[in-house]
Amino acid sequence: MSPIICTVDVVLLTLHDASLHLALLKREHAPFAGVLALPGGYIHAEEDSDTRDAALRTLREKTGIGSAYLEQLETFSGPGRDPRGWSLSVAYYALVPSRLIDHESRPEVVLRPVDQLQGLPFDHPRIVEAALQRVRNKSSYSSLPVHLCGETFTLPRLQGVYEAILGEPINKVSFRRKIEELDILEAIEGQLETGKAHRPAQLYRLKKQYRQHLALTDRGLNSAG
Amino acid sequence: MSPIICTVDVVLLTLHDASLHLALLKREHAPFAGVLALPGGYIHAEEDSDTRDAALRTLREKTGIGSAYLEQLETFSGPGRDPRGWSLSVAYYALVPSRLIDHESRPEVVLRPVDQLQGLPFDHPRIVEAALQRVRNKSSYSSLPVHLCGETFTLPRLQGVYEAILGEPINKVSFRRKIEELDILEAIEGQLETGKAHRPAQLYRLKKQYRQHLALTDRGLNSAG
DNA sequence: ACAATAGTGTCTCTTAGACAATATCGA
DNA sequence: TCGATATTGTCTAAGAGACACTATTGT
Repeated sequence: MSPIICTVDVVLLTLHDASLHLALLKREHAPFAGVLALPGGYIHAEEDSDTRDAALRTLREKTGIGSAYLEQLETFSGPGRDPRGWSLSVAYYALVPSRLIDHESRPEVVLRPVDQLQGLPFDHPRIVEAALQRVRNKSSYSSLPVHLCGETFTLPRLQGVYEAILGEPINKVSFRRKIEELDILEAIEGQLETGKAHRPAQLYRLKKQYRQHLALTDRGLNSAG
Repeated sequence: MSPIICTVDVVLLTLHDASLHLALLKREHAPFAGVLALPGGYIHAEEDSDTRDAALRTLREKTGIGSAYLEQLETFSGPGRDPRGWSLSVAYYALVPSRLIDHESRPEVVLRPVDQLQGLPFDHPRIVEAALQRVRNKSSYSSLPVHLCGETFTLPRLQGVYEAILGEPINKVSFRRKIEELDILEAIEGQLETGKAHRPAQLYRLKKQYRQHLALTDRGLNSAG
């Protein structure tokens, strides 16, 4: 029997121009050589300690990103999804602040708005759809979107991120109450976002225990919310 | 490079004596021959149309169950979880009414209360833990537990199922309001559960569009709730 | 009639959203 | 001072849970 083709694929999401974007790469080899696709690759049993590790390696090698919020999404499989044969892909999704994507050293990484995707190969449309659904759903009750912001951010900015993901405006008071209740942010003493012609906003950051993105598991975050 | 060992494992849950039980089987072959373990097996690329299909086949072959609510849980992997080498297991969880487990023809299927598990091989404890967490979490906002009941059931009975899963009593009025709002059940005209020395309860069943268990996807159910 | 549980009406308390008042910056 | 947005206070409406009342069976 022919072996099963084992791969990982990463749905890398970031915020660009206040809207959610997906990172894509031109495939170097057949099948679909030259076509924009999700960053992905074979699992390397010799070097990867598990599929999460394979996803992290893929992210690092293909996009240069060494730090991101990463969570397993779902495993897709079957004889038809890859013309090379019966394949299985463990899909992950990653959230990163856009400034971590280095367009200078990685010009091959292309950002596309998530609502204007077409021509994706394999079953990548389905994978992306699943990731968006998960991210939107989870954003509605957790602090997931903070991982799209940088180290520090203001509450109005964070609210904008939530709104970009959920696609609808959020009540300001409710939003602040919810964030307060999640209890994962801390105000940075005396740090205000100045420079605008209006009252400056307080800068916040993730509390230390939620900060090491790479170590964060699904539970790690949720247990806080 | 040695190929990756690709398997599926199924966390089969049912209700027995008003508490959640897990179905286990004695392993026939090494490693861990003779030890109680999750029903599982290799993915058969020649006959399985995807991992879900492999899980269904496993369920059928090993436990005789042909109909169940089945949902992908998570994929577990790494060099250490199976002594035979780098392995990857796509875990599913299944919910079935207990009367579908045929103890006559399948005496080898053993039921164990989920809170009294020990000695499980491989990383099965972790898989079971993940399944329980998922089932409990999902039960708190969806109609998932109906799949542990038979075709027809009363609301007090269904409430008991929720309570068994969540491990805490539920407010009767709130429960009924929530079920009503989910809008997935229908009363069976004139059918009451009689025989008890008190007012008989109305019998309900899942509405038709939610009834085909095998065809149900994750979305199928949730979009209703 | 009585015990027991099903099913329903209603009150209160908590929480989410609307609205609006106050605060603080650059121009 | 003015315009703009941040931040906070408060009112109101919707939803969850507590409580208690009515309904219907077998004994």
